[in-house]
Amino acid sequence: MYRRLLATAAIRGVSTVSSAELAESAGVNAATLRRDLSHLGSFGTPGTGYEVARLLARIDDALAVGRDWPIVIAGAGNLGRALARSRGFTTGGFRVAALVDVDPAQVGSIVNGTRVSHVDELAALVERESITLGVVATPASAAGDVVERLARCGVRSILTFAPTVVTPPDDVLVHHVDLAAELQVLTYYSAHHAPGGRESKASA
Amino acid sequence: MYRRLLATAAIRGVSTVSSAELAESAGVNAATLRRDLSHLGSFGTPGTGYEVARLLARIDDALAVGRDWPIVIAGAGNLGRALARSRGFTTGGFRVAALVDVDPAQVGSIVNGTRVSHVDELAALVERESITLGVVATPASAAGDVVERLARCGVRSILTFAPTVVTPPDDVLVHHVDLAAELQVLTYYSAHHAPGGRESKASA
DNA sequence: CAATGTGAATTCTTTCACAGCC
DNA sequence: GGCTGTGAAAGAATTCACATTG
Repeated sequence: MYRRLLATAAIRGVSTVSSAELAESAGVNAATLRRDLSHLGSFGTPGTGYEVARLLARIDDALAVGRDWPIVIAGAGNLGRALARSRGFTTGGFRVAALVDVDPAQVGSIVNGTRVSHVDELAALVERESITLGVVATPASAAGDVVERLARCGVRSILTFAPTVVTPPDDVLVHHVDLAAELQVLTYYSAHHAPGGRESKASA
Repeated sequence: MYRRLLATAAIRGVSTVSSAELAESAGVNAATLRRDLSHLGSFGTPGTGYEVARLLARIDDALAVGRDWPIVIAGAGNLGRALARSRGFTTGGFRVAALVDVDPAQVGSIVNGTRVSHVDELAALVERESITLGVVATPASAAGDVVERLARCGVRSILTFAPTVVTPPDDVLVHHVDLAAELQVLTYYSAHHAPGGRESKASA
């Protein structure tokens, strides 16, 4: 979130920002923000604030943004294709290097410049493209199998959108975005707090 | 997450589950799980565990799942259309009641049974369909405006996928799913921890 | 001055450990 | 015997408040 705020500030030509200002836009306490940033080292100037470009560069460095990150998307259905075309997946170093599906009817079609391959070619693709990040956009029924296949090919970091809990091998990180759960956050607040508080999903 | 695990257990015909078992599959401590569930009241039987169906019903009740939740999706691009067709958005009481876009070329097309309307019809649609939940799947540039429009129409809970930080009116809850940030979680771990730990995004 | 970085205080969360119950 | 629900302990995170610095 800080990264996105700083990027926006940079675009607007702001060169310096104080912890109070950033914290205000982020919706957090200023002391919390300063402590968060202190984990990256000391980058602020007392009396002035933080230099936007420098802080942004430091965050990008910590997140390893800017390095080339080839991705494989498993599942070329609606969601898989939408992700392959989405902004978040095609900027900031991310690059959809491969798309796989089980359905032979999908194989061969081109999505945003990338050809859909059969899932059996996964190992070869991962090898050839040096892929380390996997995205699962399959139905729930296929997710477990796909995660296992990815792990066997050496993909150690996986983002899944499949509506099911997957139990990954021990050395694989699986991060789950659950669309239904995200909506349930809203229904919970709608039903209870008849909302009053502000919010905004953080992400360091 | 607990909800999803319980639903899966129910489908498999499991009728009773202990906190240790559930905690194991969820990847959390058993005491944590018991305290989490205790917020919903006392539903376990000492010596036996939790009755799956009863606990699931209680969670659904707390989240107000099962009630009818008509949704409007703003933005009928790749992501908006994929969401309109996705499982998470069309099950568990959620129902895509309206789809709007600024682009006249999109207006009139049918996505998964719902007609795309022009964004100017938003107020009428929200009124007619009794919509309380909004989903933003527009480019970053349009997100702020759309959130404001939704708020003006009386939509108080909004889930946004737009790659930008939006500052909502005070009585509106905006929940943000940031695809780039989700990927950055993975790159961070890839670059640093050369991963070892397990994970799984919680959602209560 | 104005605003950082951080000890110290506070508040919240997680975990232990066990009395009570089935 | 086996497992829940929860006081009490341990551990984290947040926030205050201020000495320090450009």
